[in-house]
Amino acid sequence: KESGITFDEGPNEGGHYGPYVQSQRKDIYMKYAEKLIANKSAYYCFCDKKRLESLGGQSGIKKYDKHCLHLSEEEIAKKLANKEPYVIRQNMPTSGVSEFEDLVFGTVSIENKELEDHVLIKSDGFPTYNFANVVDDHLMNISHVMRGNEYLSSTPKYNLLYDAFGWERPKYIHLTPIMKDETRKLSKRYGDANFDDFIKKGYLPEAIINYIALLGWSPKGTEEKFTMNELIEKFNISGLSKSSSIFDEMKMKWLNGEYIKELEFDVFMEKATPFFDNSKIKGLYDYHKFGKLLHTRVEILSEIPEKVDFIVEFNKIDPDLYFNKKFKIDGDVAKRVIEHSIKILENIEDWNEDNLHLAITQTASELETKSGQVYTVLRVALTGVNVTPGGSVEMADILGKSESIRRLKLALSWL
RNA sequence: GGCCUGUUGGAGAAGCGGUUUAACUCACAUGCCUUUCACGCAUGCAUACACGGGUUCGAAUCCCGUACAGGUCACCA
Repeated sequence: KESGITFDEGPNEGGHYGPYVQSQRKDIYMKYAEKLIANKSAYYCFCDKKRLESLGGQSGIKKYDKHCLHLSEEEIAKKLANKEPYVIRQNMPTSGVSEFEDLVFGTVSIENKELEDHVLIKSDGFPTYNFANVVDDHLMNISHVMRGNEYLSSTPKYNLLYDAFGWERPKYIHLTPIMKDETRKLSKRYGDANFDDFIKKGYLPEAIINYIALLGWSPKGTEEKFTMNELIEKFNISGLSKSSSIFDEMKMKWLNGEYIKELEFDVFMEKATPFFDNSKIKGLYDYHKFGKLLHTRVEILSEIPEKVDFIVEFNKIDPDLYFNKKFKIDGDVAKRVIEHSIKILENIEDWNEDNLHLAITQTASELETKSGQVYTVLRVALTGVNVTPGGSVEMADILGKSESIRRLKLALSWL
C-alpha cells in the first residue's frame, strides 16, 4: 500500500473469480485433477516414501519411474476402496520437445524426457503450487504471467497441463532477480534491506519504486526519473533485460535526493521532523531554519542528525581551523576579525539574516578587508568545525544573539 | 552432475549486421559558481562489447566451442 502498488483482485480486494484463498479452492483442484486422470494426462500413485527413496541413484538424483501408471483399473479401484493414501501425478511425455515463447527470453525449449511426473495433488488432498498455479490462472482469466525467472525451467510442465486441459496458454514474461553482488540475490532472508528498512532510513516510497523499476528494465529515452503514472505509461516489455542486475544503493540515494529536493518545503519538514527529533538539536534549535539549509543538502532523511549535531558540540577550537589561503586568514587575522565582529554584532537589535549580512559587511569595511574573510572566520568561530550546512550568517541566526556572542568570546579566548 | 538461461566500463544500461571514433544515468575526478559544504552548470573517466574460432565486403550485433555466473532437478512455493 505504501509503495503505491495496488491489486485489481484478491482476498482483500474482492473480484469476480473468487474464492482467492487457496484452502477454499480445494474441491476445485480435485475436480480438475480427475479430469486429467480421465484423459490419461495424470494418474493415481500409491508409492510410499520408502519406495520413492529407493529410486535415488548414487548421485541422489531420482526421477519417478511411472510405476503406478501401469496399475490396472481394478488395482486402482481396490487401493482406493481400501483408503490407501495416494497422490496424483502428471503424466509427462517421454519423447519429443516442449517449446514456448517467453516475451523476454524468446524461444525456450526442453526435451520432454527431462521432465518428471510431478505430484499435482498431495496425499493430504491439497494441490501443489505446480497445479494450483495453472488451474487458478486459467479459471481467473489470467492473460500474462509475470514471475521470477526461477520458473523459466518449470514452465514447460505448466504448458503441458494447459494443453492437457485444452486451455489456451498464457503469455509468459520471466523477470530477472535483483542481486546484491555478482553471485548473490538481494534477499530479505539473508538480512538485506527491504522496502520497510529503506523507508525507515528516510527513503521516499516514490524514489524506491522509481529506482527498482530501473533494475532489469530500461526506458526508451534518456530520462530516468518517473512517477508511478509515468512508469505505467512508459513500461514496455521490450525494455526488459535478460540478465540480472546488481542493486546499487548509491544510485537510489541520488534519486531519493532528487525527490527530496522537489518536495514542497512544508512536506519536507513534515517528513524530516522525526529525524530532527532524533538528533541532538531536539529542544535546542529551530528545526525550520535547519530544514531550509538541509533541504538541498540531504539525500536521505536519516542523514539529518549527522548533519546537524555539530551545532551543539562546541569545543575548544584548534587555531589551524581558521587557516585559509584564499582569504589570507591565519590566527592573528581571525583574532582581529572576531574581536571587531563582537563589537558590531552586540549592537544588532533585530537579530536576523539581513542585519547579520549588514554587520559583516560593516566589519569588513571597517577592517579594510574582504567580507569573505569575515564570513569565513565567523563560521569557524561560531561552530568549531570547518564544514557546515549554510554559512556564518545562517549559523549565527540559528544560534541566536546571546549564544553567538558567547561563542565568539570563547573562541577569542582560545586564540 | 543433467537440463535451462545469461555475460556491453566500478554499478544500472542503450545498441537488434554498416554514419558507433559504443548513447544516457549513478559513482569518481576536475573546473565554474561560491563565506565552507551542498545545489546548479561544464568537462573528463587513460578506446569497455567474457575468451577463442567461424559466417560476411563488414559483427558488440548471426553461428559454434570454452570459461564464468545464475536457475532448476520436492507430496515448497
